[in-house]
Amino acid sequence: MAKDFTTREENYSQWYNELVIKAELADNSAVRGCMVIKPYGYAIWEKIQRVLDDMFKETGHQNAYFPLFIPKSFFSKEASHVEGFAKECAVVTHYRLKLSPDGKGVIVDPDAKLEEELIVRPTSETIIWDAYRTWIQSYRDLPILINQWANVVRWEMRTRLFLRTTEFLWQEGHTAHATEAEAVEETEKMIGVYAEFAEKWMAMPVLKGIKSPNERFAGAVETYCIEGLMQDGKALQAGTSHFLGQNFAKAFDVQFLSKENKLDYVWATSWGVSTRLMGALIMTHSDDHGLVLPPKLAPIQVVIIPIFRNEEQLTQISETANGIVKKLKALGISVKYDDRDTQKPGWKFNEYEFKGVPVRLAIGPRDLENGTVEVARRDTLEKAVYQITDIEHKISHLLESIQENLYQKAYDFREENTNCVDTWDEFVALLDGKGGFISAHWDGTTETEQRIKDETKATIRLIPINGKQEEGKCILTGKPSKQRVIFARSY
RNA sequence: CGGGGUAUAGCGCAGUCCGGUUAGCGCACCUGGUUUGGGACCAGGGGGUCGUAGGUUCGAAUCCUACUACCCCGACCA
Repeated sequence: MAKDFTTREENYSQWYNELVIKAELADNSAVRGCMVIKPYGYAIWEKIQRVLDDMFKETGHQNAYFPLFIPKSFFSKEASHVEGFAKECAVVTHYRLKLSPDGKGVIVDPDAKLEEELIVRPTSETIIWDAYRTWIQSYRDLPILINQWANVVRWEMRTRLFLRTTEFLWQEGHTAHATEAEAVEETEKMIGVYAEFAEKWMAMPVLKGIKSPNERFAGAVETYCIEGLMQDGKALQAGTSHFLGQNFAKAFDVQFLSKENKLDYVWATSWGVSTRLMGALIMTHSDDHGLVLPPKLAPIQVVIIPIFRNEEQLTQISETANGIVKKLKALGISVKYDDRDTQKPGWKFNEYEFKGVPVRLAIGPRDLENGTVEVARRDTLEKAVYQITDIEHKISHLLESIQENLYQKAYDFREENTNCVDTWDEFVALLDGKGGFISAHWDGTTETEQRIKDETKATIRLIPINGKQEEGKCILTGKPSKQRVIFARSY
């Protein structure tokens, strides 16, 4: 499966690419920048979806669906929004093909030109707010708490599997509120949901904060984000939640009558996470032996591999194995019993190890005699022999401790790679060395942020919420600063 | 989008410079047998319009042109 697998040390980005492809998560496709998500990768995404969807519903949201296409004119209604997305839009100009005159293939029918071009959505604020205009008349119609699961297209120059693809899958929440305070509360609530999901389910510690104006979403008043730290010391933005103020309501003329019978514009938020989370998941935990998945998101949590010399042995082992399968399933644990005789045990060990299955059980004749099973955990690669009595609860606990261990490991890594820095030289040295999050003072200007980016490729990942107030001097300009911000090189 | 590289069987590669029998190799695949507690072995077998489209030539994987995809570096990137 993966005999010649590049190590992280050798070439981190090659390691990542090989991992995604060889673990059968996704493949490149015939279409530039677009990937095929394979069943195993999609199964992980489905788990992510299910959990998040429950969390959204738990917090009062409903799912809906809006069109893939957006009339071009919609984009120009919100000035900074169009500016942010104009350079990466796919545009539909025609609606028909015809046989080419030379009879070889088809051409775009020039007579089928659209009156107004359609944009393939890079995000849905505009089409949704156009719809909200007709949904909202009164404060009684508010709040509107909608989420949609969709694909979007952003024509990026350079793509990487899961991390930045031309088409990607995501969810986008779009809410409408009667008051500013309520919209801000929603924005903060949802970044909290994302942080909780990242930490509890993905076992990925994240920093929570707000973006500098430079990094803010096009059209937002404030952008909240969660940022994870990958094993190569680069940050990855894993989710964003935007307070949109009244920008889109004004652009799409969405007004409502308040209790006081006053006409006012509606307050908005939008928030999203994408298949990029897959990239975050992969890069946070995986190692030189392949994928490592946190049990809570692993499509297969436990695999059972029989070790046998003949049919008779297999029959006996299967009896025991199927008993374990039943007990594990009763506890809600997803388990696969791989009794194929087309592959040898060693081959299977490597296969499931590479695919990140958290726990592997091996049962052979020796175990039948002793009433035991061999248990191997993917996170530490440790093996142990368990008595088969009450095996399902032992495994259940093991899965929990693997989940915790992965989080702790990632957390320790982040702590080791988060540094406070007060001088420019230290700042540059860290970035050129191990990287990581760097907490430093910044004078608050976009010009300074830009200069730092030009010189070091590092950007402000976030400004901590309720961060400690302290007097300091900007790392670059020496001008006064009241709070540290988090810098890093990022994906 | 700029610079560089790559494209030959499912995967990884050789052959291309210097055009000329039937395009090879490893892994994978199929059949039979022996095997099975960390990627088995032996024997036999199948699979390729050499990325796509043109061009040069008696003859093109090989030379020329265009296009497409992927990789690396840059620019870009809620």
